[in-house]
Amino acid sequence: MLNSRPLPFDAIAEARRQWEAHGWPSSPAMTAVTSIMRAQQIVLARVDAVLKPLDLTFARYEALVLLYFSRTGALPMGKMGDRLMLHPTSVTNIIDRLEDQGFVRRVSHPTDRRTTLAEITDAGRQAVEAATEATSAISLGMGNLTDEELDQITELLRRLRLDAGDFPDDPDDTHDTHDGPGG
Amino acid sequence: MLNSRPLPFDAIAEARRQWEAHGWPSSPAMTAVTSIMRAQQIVLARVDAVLKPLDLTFARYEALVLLYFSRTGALPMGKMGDRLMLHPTSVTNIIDRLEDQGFVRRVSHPTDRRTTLAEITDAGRQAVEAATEATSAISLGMGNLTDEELDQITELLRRLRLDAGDFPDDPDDTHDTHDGPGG
DNA sequence: GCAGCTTACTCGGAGTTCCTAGTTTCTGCC
DNA sequence: GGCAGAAACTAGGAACTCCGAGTAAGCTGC
Repeated sequence: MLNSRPLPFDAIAEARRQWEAHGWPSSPAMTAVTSIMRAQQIVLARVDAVLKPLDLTFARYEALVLLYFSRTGALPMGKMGDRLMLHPTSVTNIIDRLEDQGFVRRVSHPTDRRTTLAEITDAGRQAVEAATEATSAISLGMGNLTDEELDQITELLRRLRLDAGDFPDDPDDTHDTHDGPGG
Repeated sequence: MLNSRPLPFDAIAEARRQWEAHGWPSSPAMTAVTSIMRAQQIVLARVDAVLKPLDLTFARYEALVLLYFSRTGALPMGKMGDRLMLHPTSVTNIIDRLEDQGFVRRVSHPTDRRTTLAEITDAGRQAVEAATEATSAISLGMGNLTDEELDQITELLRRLRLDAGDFPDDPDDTHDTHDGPGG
């Protein structure tokens, strides 16, 4: 299970108490960071658990969804890394596995011979649909939080991602002129 | 760096658009989950970057802090796993490395011969202090978020951790009767 | 047209996490 | 006292992540 031996108290709140008792700085940041780490661990474990019967992990599912949504069902691996915020070697790793499973096919780029396209197969599309059903059934592991609370989390973390340079800060950009999301 | 090739748009917002355009359910949960995943990745990369010169990672730093705060400077490895929410084998791995580095020492338990205590060394204490200074200097990677925003994140994720069974839901528990946090 | 730089992907290795399985030791029950 | 079950740690292996380095191919400038 996720929590074989639960504690009788909140370890993160207790860490904050200790932190402040020692006069250490940045305790709100420390507490937020450990909360994010733990939340990621909880959610990932829950999602991976329901995906396990389908022979998928969250990482591979995300890659597969990206291809599923793309216009032609195929994307350059480098572009996938950009969209998924993954290192090129991680994409290679994931596509290796998905290809072994028959969910994806490597195709050479028609004009740029450096580039390899990853193309989703019919089996891959079926897997995405089954996986989406499975993960949605558990609200992707987010438990009983309301849609409002979920959107608050998204908005707060959006500021962190903005600060990290994940996307430009142009408030009223309609994306009309971008090369763009449609891949 | 963290983001070698930034996108001209917000990949997570775009994913949500696609998700909803396809009529898929749980889009607030999906968006929150991917935001949490990305936030964890950003923060971990930033913290690990400033800890690298000290030959530490966030995982090892957390373990070291736990020992630093403990009354006797030593804890059973199983108890460390409970507090850090880590699998026993992960604790073994971390203590192996910290011991190789001389930041921790394995000590046998005085009465229970199954148990191994991890004890922080003087070098370990110095490393914790240097690492705390380094991580605090970058607000543990949380960028320019205010203390209020950080506490909002902590509170929202606290509900997720509660739902996951990380700690009991006793609102006015003073912990007086627990075996307790003081380790 | 060719040198030099950049881009795209892959390989090998390190670090963290988990799981399954194993050994040793303690505890509880008869 | 002894046996069964539980608990504490370790070993080996899988999955994901990154980094550094290497190869192949495209692009730029002279």
